[in-house]
Amino acid sequence: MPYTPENAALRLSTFLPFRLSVLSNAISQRIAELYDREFGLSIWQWRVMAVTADSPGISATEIGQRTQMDKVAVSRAVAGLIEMGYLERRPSTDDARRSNLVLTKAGMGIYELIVPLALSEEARLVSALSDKEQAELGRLMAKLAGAASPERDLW
Amino acid sequence: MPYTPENAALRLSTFLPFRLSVLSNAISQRIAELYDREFGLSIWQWRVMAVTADSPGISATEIGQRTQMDKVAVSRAVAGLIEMGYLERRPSTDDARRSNLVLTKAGMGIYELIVPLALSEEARLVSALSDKEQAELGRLMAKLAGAASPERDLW
DNA sequence: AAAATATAGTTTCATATGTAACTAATTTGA
DNA sequence: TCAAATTAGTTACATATGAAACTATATTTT
Repeated sequence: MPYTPENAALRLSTFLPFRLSVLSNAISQRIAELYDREFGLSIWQWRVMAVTADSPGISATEIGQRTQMDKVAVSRAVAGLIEMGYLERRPSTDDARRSNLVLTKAGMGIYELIVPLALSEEARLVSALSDKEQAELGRLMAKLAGAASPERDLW
Repeated sequence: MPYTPENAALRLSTFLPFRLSVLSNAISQRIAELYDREFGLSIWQWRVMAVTADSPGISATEIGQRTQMDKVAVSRAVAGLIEMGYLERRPSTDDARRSNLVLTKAGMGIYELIVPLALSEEARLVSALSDKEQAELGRLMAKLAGAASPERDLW
């Protein structure tokens, strides 16, 4: 069968990977504006900050695992946060290669400012869905995540 | 209330923008391997190819609208595809600023090789979901897209 | 207890990407 | 009808990113 547009059979606008990517980027960009414009943080710095707030003393490697960032990205985000005075590196007593990372007082301060903004933007987004739909979406995403990355947990 | 990890109230792993981003990247990367490793195409080049196959004679600007790529990205992807011999630029008769873009024979050839691979990978992914769940996912994503970008259609 | 191997994290270098400035053609509107 | 504004697309520049090499420490193997 010769190729014609009619039998292309792949319309980008119905192709799941494309739709997911565009949707995800639209949402991420919207949220990224919150902490970029207001606080000068990159999305990576924000992620590092979030997991460090959640687990004070965490190592760079652990941060990478929880945020799905590679170690170079973590290293750079951490360096930036330290330079901005939001993060502190404490040498680990039991392993001199690691550091224990903690937010500084200033870091906690802006973290606490960002959290409600981020959560309310998330709430605004998902308010387009009913509670049941939100739960369903989470469930479907988890199933997809399993299919997309059987080898490792995504979240 | 002083800050403690307990009242952080934002766990990245349950934060929708983060989950979507990680899921989308995992899926995109998996698919990107198909056309990168086998055919040396970037994700942007693949998108340009897909919409051009679907709409021969399309302009760069239209490609940008359909793929959500900015004009610089389109320009670069087009330049790459032309250099590889997969795309041809035809001057538009009615507007000398535009070109009409079409896949070359070689371009159609590899496009037709990629489509079934991409579709079968998509099928593999969504086979984790029932038909009903697939439909539901599409519906929920469309709702989210509306909330995330009320000003423009994402797909 | 060395020597070999592995791990934590950083630096380097090459490439990708986004913003702004630019060129050329077209449209608007006084 | 011609000057101003818009649009299509490219180029230049500055920044972001990823892969590989590297440093320093820890662990494993013999």
